Amino acid sequence: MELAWFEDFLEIAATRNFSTAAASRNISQPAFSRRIKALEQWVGAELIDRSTYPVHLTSAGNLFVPRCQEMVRDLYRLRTDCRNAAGASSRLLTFAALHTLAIYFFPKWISHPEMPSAPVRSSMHTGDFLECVEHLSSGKCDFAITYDHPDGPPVLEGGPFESLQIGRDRLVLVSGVGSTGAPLFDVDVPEGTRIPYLAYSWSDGYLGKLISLIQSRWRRPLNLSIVYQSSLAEGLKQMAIAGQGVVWLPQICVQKSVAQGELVQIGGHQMSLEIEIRIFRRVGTRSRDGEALWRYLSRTAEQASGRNTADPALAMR
Amino acid sequence: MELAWFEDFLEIAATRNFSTAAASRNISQPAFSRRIKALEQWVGAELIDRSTYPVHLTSAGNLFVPRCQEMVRDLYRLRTDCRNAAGASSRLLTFAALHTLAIYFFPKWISHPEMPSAPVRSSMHTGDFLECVEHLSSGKCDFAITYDHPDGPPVLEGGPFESLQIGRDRLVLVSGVGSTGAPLFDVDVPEGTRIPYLAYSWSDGYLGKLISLIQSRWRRPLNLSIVYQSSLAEGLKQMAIAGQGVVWLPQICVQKSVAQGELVQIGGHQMSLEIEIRIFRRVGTRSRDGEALWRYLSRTAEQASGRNTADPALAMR
DNA sequence: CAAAGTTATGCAAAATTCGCATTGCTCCGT
DNA sequence: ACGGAGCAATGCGAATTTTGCATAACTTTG
Repeated sequence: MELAWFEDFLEIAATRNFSTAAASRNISQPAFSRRIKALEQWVGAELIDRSTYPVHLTSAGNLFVPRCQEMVRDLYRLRTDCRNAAGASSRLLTFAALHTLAIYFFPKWISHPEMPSAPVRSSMHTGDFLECVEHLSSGKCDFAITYDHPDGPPVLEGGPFESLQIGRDRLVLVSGVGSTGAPLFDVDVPEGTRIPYLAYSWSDGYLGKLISLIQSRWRRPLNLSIVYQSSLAEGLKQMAIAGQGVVWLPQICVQKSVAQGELVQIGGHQMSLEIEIRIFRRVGTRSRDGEALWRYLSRTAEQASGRNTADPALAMR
Repeated sequence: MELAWFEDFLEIAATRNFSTAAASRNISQPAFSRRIKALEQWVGAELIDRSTYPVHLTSAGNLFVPRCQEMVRDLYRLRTDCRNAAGASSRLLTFAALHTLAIYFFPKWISHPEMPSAPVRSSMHTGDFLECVEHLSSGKCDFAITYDHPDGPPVLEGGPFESLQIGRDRLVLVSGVGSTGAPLFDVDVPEGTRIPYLAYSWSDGYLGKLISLIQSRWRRPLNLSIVYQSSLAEGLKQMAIAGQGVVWLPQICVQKSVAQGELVQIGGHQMSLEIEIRIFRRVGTRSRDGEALWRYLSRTAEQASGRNTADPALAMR
């Protein structure tokens, strides 16, 4: 029996529609259907009567709802109480990361059960690339997690930092779609055609440099006309969905929207760039939990051919 | 988060030993270790302090124990209440099965999430082969689940029954082990050597016939001296573990004991026989839930080349 | 009456969990 | 003091579970 099934059930109890409830729970309708059935198998009684339209709860189901709500509440309260009880005894590890990585990468990464037991508490500052660098340099955080590329500006490599690769991603060019599912904009257009462009802020010069690399590989110059600028990838994505232009975004950020037909990748592989996800820390920093995390990451990074740079010769600006 | 993790934790809290707790929970120590770590990840706090020997609970762990006990109790109470609430509305399906199948096969089989939602209530009568046959014939149960073999006596095939294959097993010959792990008895011995034999009861003549088939394939007659008789496979197994003799037992019943070194298979493949697990019902019986189950089993049995016999011409004795 | 919406199922792929083998360590018995 | 036993964690491949896609069978809606 899983907590997720209880939460699934509360959703179907509220919506009385499997498809709607599934969407709310961010899983497909068939998977949702199976989960509810699995819950009913565990309970040993039907909770949902499917012979009506929409479905309704059985008498067992009606009994189940309030008790289920109470149990879910109690579970999370117990978890919070335990965290608070442990709070004084475990060290906080602090991170800075790009928004995208904070939203889409970090939660799954930090929750991996093979992670060392510590850290179990973490704090996250999100910002653009320069903010992450500044936080790390000035000691405001223990680790910074950013994108990186061997051909990118060696902003962090030149400083007293060391890094490990902990994942990979890909910058892809996407466009919103019309009612027929075709992209609103494309790059395979006559030379000089104006293409509305959703750009990263000037402070995200790092990504700007990478994007320039991609553009320079295209068969001819593009007339990209900046119509919006932000350092929030999520905001840029929503603008693209709204049909405002094209944007380079990390795949991790758009793969769901692409799968759901809200966005479409354009320009193919040539208009994309594989990038690394790297974790940085200042050379010399030592904390027990930080060391445990670093040691674990060093072992797993050996499989990902991570660079481990420790060159203190050049101080950062 | 899974209920199993809560139960795991209560076990480690009681024993303070991962290996012992794992054994009690019927999983391996590494799997147990990972589960506890997964629970701690979900909680977001260490519950076990591993720096002491034996381990002890952290302050969060001490807080967790009573609340965890209460939640597990509430979960099972909720399940029971729902079953009772549903009881009046769902039809009971009754089964008769051999002890072995009732213990080792039926719980996992009936709990398969792909099963139709009904039946969610079942009643089980366990007995030897003849008792199962009698229950089915006289209408005391809806279904009988037994072993079968094409070369076995066609006890049920001759009656107004139909059947489907729902699984397979193997009769294997096992012996207890000595302190060195070697079998106490073997069949590859000089002719005439007396071998203590743990036999099925006379009423389990069906299995006796199958076992005779196996024996007839051995390269020479064996001097099997019956020292114990029972229709309870589990009892025969315990007698073998205790070193009282050899016994043919279904693999499903002994595979764990063999893996744990309490028993050892002897005589190899030649001294074993693959058998089918079949479900029987009387031809013509109809109940909504029974039909749903049968329809589902018919579909899945198509992959297992199940025989479906429906010959009412010959009444059973 | 056709189209849309609904839930369930088959199937293959993806993800998770498992057990085995082993490591690195601590404890215990001699 | 030392060797063996016991302990918990980890790497790895296998086994199992869960998932999403495609689709079926059905009901509802326009």
